[in-house]
Amino acid sequence: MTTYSPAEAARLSGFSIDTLRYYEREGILSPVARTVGGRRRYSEDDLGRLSFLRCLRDTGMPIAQLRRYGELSLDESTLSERVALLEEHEVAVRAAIDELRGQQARLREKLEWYRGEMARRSALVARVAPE
Amino acid sequence: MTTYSPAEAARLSGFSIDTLRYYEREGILSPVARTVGGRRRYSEDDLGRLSFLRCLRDTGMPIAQLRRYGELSLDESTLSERVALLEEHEVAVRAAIDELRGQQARLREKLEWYRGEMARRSALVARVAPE
DNA sequence: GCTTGACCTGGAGCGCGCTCCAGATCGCAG
DNA sequence: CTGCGATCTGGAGCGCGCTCCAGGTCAAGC
Repeated sequence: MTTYSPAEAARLSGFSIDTLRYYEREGILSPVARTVGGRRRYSEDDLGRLSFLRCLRDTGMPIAQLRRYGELSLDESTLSERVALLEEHEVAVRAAIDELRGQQARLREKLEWYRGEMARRSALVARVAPE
Repeated sequence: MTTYSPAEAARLSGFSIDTLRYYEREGILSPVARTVGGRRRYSEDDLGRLSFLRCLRDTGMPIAQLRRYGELSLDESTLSERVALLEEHEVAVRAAIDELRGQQARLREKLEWYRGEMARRSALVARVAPE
């Protein structure tokens, strides 16, 4: 069963080593196995969890909710709570995407206006100083 | 020509009064007209600018770029720079939306898995303790 | 004229999510 | 056995984007 050093786990998950430690301290990631000397060895499962945490972070889930999810994950009997948490988050993500798309449309309109304005100005210059 | 008090401008723009002052100090919003007594009176134009600033902030443009846009807007001859800035931002917004949608798909898959898992477990319980 | 509440300024403080540091320890290569 | 780079811990620090505060001024209503 393969395991990974902190450096490898960081590279594979995209989190920094410091962030990995921070998540573990915060109870976001359950305690990682150690060598006799006390160094961390990340399991495949840890990597899987990290990958999903990345998904949650990238969709803007705040640390406090990540922690709650982490705590719930320690208890097998909390499936429905976890589902509720994720469903709620999915709603938030959908709202964020909608919001972003609306504002993107606005941004594009502004750009259109700017392009028109630039065209108008260069046309004016052409008339004042033809050729 | 209508003008607005700080409180009105805040309500209409969705920024707090403190944020409005902060933006002005930072050169993000050009200096707002004052009464003889020194109180701010926001013009329609100011409100329009604020509304667009809201669009930029809501799409994640950092303060430093907002400031740059604000500074460029003081000079009539910087249309093309402003367009370049906004175009670059539009690319970033598109990337953010794409990223978000990808992760949203991932989140939905996980939810599907959880739902299946819950169904499996309740089926198991039903078999162990029928009726 | 007085009260009262909105507004003024400069500057300190805050919440989030890391990030960095010092000083010690581990463990592999040679 | 030695050297040295990776890792350990607890705790301080940081960058961003505001947010709050003290102490004072302004202006509309009575």
